[in-house]
Amino acid sequence: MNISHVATRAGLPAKTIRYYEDIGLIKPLRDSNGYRAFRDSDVHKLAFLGRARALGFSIEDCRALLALWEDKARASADVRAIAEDHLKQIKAKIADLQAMQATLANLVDCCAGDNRPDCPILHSLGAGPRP
Amino acid sequence: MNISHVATRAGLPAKTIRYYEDIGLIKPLRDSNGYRAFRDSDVHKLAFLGRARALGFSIEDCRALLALWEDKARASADVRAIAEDHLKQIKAKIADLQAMQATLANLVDCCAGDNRPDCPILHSLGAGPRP
DNA sequence: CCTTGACCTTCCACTCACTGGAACCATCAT
DNA sequence: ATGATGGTTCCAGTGAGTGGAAGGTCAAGG
Repeated sequence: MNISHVATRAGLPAKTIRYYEDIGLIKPLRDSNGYRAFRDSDVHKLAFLGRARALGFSIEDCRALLALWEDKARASADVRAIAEDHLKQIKAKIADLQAMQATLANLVDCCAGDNRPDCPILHSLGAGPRP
Repeated sequence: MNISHVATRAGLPAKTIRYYEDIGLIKPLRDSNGYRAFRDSDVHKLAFLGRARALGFSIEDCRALLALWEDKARASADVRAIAEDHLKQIKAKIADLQAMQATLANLVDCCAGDNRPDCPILHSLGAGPRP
């Protein structure tokens, strides 16, 4: 299977697939002409990676998850630990963003948004507290 | 005023301050020995930048906001437009993260987390849908 | 006067996960 | 033979800094 076919099937850009080979996440075979020859197992791995990345896992997390996926003697606790840790980081990031959102929404609401120069947004950035 | 003093007053690392000069956000003077000589106005700008960055504005947004801050004939609508756009992006990112959070929390809840290999997290990554 | 230590300077490399583009080879239809 | 459409490699850039090396400057202490 050639790379653009795999790209379609796995839902990843060809560039990304080459990159994943570069960093050792997949190891497709090679045809005699130098083209990558993907097996079904490669496509499955790529689809796995696509889903894991879509859930926000880092590449290194993906590498670990892929290894656990391949390891039939894994302990589900190891998988869960990775997922829980990632979930914690997602929650933290959401909290950060919500704080920004609250502050910003407040400032935007207070700004007239006309052609006069007075602006509570700039006023706050110029003198407000830094959370 | 030397850089480490400014770093303390503005709440930014010295490295970051040098970087901000590099990309043209501030233009401190120079002493005869080559040291940066910061005026109060530089410190105010840096504090402004620190607050804007803490609200998640990109460097380019910060550049625009700083220019508006300096421009006494600005229209507050211009400021508000930048802030509203940024707010929209924050909201989008929160929504993305919340979707991930929901999926992940669900998977984590379903995973036994013991030393058996069965794992709904891996199962979902291996075959689940990609949102 | 000399040294020590704390500053300051520049510059280069690295982060993360790709993405764009150039230059070049392979295959197939016309 | 030519053109279109694949594929390949490698280099450079993204955002917003951060780490570190190599070297200049300054004030205090011996």
